[in-house]
Amino acid sequence: METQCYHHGPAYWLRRAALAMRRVVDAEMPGREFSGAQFEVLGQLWGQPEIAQRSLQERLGVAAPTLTGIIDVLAERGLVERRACPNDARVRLVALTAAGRAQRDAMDAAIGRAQARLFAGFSAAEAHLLAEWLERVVNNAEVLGSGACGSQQDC
Amino acid sequence: METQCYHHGPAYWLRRAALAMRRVVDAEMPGREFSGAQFEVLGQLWGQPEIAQRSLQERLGVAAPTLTGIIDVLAERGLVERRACPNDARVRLVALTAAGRAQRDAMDAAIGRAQARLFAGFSAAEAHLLAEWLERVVNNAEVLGSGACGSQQDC
DNA sequence: TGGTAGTATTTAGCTGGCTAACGAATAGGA
DNA sequence: TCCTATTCGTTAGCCAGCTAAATACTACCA
Repeated sequence: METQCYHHGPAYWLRRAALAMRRVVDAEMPGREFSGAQFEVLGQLWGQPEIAQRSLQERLGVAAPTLTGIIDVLAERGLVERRACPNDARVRLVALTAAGRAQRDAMDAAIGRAQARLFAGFSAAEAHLLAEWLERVVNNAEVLGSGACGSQQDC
Repeated sequence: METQCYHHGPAYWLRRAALAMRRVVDAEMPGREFSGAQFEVLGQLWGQPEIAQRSLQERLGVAAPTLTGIIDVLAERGLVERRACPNDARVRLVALTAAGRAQRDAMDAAIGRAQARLFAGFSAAEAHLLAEWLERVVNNAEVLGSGACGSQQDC
């Protein structure tokens, strides 16, 4: 693949699409209260009351200092809180506050609007295949990395 | 599409794939000298000696202040320089320096390795379709935005 | 000619991504 | 028991994305 190809190949459009998605998600959030990364954290907590930061990291695919920063922001806004883990003093558990739980409906609606807009014109089968291909890209990138959604126990 | 779906749908994997690509591109650059965004700017300049920042912005799909920052870094490292535009004093043209031109082969090799790794297992037809779909996502996101690769004159 | 609207870029300040290096705690072997 | 290695999280500091606002210039209309 030549250099000229790059600028209209999958890598170019992958970068452009991710930037575009970030803008759409931001735009659909009422009052710009949450960004994509913050939504990911809160979304994980809807399915599980307490999660260790290490586990959140793997599910989101980000480095530890990145997650520290996101949780700092969410904690300052009163949406989540950090708790000590009774079994392992190194671990800090993240949990929703009442204020965080109260945001669920608004965020679900916003993310629904964003997805409907981004993937307009895709059939269900196409959207499914697109997700599979992108997952393959993620797997190709992680040579020896432990895949996401690995450990479920969390302290 | 329910909330539970999000975490394994195309939006989730698009975000993960873009993060993974960023890490792979960074890792393949010898000495971590350039990042994806910097490569994009230099790559555009290989095909055209001088480009207005406004035009670069559209081709990269980023906001004006973002491009200002990237060019600041590249200029500090002596790889590009800003020039005045003789026809319009508002416009600043960006051009490669000799040092910037000298990096071309190393960067082409690095980006080639990164692409080969990320899209391993994709047939040419699949890679092409993936690029088309991601381009569709970008177009869906830009409601009234002027598409990329628009004006070619550049002062 | 002059005033207003529009365009190109920068600055300031935020979030979010990374690596490197550090502190604290656990695990495990000699 | 201790010593070493490992793991979890944070801090510091960088680059990259954004919005809002400022600056400087151009364009255009009356």
